[in-house]
This record gives sequence, C-alpha cells and structure tokens, in this order.
Amino acid sequence: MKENQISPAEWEIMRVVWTTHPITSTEIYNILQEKTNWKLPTTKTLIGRLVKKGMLTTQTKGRKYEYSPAVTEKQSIKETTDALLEQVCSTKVGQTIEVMLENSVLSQDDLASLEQLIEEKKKTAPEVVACNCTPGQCDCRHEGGK
Amino acid sequence: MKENQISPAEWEIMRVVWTTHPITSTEIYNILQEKTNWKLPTTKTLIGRLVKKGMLTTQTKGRKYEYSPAVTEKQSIKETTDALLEQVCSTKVGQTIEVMLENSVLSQDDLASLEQLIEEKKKTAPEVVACNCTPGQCDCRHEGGK
DNA sequence: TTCAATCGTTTACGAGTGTAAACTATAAAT
DNA sequence: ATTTATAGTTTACACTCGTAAACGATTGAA
Repeated sequence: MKENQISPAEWEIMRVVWTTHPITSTEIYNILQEKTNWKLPTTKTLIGRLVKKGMLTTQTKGRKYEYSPAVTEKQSIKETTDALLEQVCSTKVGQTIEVMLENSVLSQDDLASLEQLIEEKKKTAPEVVACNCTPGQCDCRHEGGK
Repeated sequence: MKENQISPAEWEIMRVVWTTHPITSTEIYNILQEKTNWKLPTTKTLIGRLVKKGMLTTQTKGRKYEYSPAVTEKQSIKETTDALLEQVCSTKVGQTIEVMLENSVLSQDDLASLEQLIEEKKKTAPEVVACNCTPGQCDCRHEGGK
C-alpha cells in the first residue's frame, strides 16, 4: 500500500548507487556478484523498477545509461524506520529503540553522539507520551483509568 | 525469503491479541472495526495465516476457537528491527538509530532509560565498528586506507 | 557491411500480501 | 428436528517481489 517503498532486493542496488554514482548497470552487477547470485537480467529488472519508482535517475552518457540516486540514503532510512515505528503504540517507541540499541554494536562515538542527542531531547520531552492506539491494540488506558 | 515474517496487516491482528488473550476471531474483528474497514472474512484470513505461520496458538474453548500469541511482541519487534538494520552498513547502525530518535516523541522516562543503556554499553563498546559490507556498498575503506 | 556483444525493455512465473466471497460444519434456537 | 447464525477453511484475485529468460536496438569489430 505504501507508495514507492524500496524492497530489500532493491535496497542492495541502492546501496551500490549511493556509494558510487553515476554508475552503469554492468558495474552494479559486477559489484553485487560479490554478495549475491543474481544474474545480469535480475539486476536490470531491479534497476528498472527503481527508475520507475523514481528512486534512480538516468543520464545518457554517450550511448549508455548511467544511474544516480534520486533520493538520499538518509531519506530512505527515515522512511523505512517511520514505517516500522508506525506499527507500534506511540508509547512503546522508546522501548523499540531500546531493543535496537541493545542488540547493536555501536562505537564510542556513536554512543556519545546518541547521548548528546538524548540530552538535547530531554529539554523539550514530555513527561508522558500520549497513546494513539485504537482501543484494544495496546494496554494504555484511554479513558483516564477505570 | 525471510522465514515467517509478520506482514503489516497481520501485525494489526497481533497487536490485538498481544493486548487481549485468549480472544476470538469475532472479538478481534470488532476491535479492528475501529481502525480498519476489513470485512470479517478478511480478518479470518489474516488470523488463519498467522496460525499457519505459528504466530498464534488456538485453544478450543467449548466449541469455539480462542487465539493467543505464540510469540511475544518484543521478540517480533526485535526480528523486525534486526531485518531493518541488516540493510545498512554496520558502521551506520548508530546513525540509523539516531534518525529514529530524532524523529520520535519520547518521554522523559524513555530518554532516561535510553541514556542509562548507553552508559552501560559504553563500558564495552569498541572504538570503531568494523564494516562488513561488500566492497562497493559503502564508503568504508576495506583495505586499510589508500 | 555484417556479426557479435551489450544495452535497456518486455514478458514470465511462483510466492507472499491485501482483500474478500463462497463453502462447510456445527451449535443454538425454535 | 429443522433452521439459522457463527466458526473456521477453501478459493479467488490483483498486486508486489524475487528471480530470470527472451527480445529488440545499438554499436563496435571483423
């Protein structure tokens, strides 16, 4: 239903193009041979779909096509994480992020950066987050407790 | 390809069952009427798929079925977030979590909790996270810099 | 100029998903 | 006992996704 999501397989293509662009389909194919068993046509299909979705732009360099990203990695990550967080009760977003944090290997710098962001957010954070769930989809009491 | 993922529509069902169980299909249907336009058969199809995937268990209470979760919400969230984080370079996991944090509304308690976890992780966190990408899928130099 | 390599495009096809009608079995009511 | 409401199961169908072969156009080589 969501408009123009990047599927997992398509994501592999995007990562290559985000890293190097402009880039041709064959170059993308060669890079991905290290990781996947995709045949050339498979790679091309995925590229074609990304172009159709508006995720890649094409330039006709000479007589070949070259591809470049039409969206940034950060934007795409944001859309993906947004979609994920929409699936949980707004009061559980914090716990969800905590789960990710627990299971991730992060560098000292990452942690410092995160900590600083948290410090910043504390200044304006509410005491409690309002629940926005349909009654029955979470344990939050909606009517002010019974 | 991934084994037994919970799709977005199925997730709606799971949230209801996680909140209240055991619960019948009609009860699930009624609760979701508040949020979706699903017909009863649609709800039943989704429930059936979840049972087949092993996400829900059934008890024959009297002569009706009642459903209960076979996996916890936390487990499911973990699997979802794991899948998400596998799509980015391991060195960018921190930034990804940062994006989520930036765009989320969190309570003071959430932030305090997160901060404590970060404090804890700092004790064992590496100075840098190793990149595990296929060459060409991220900007990390793999050969020790050129 | 003709052939072979290489592009991108079109077509294909099975699995999963969103959505739902049709069907079957059974239990409760009359 | 027969009807009716309800439960779960089967079937359906269009769309997306993963995977890839086939096709048509173009170009560089012979």
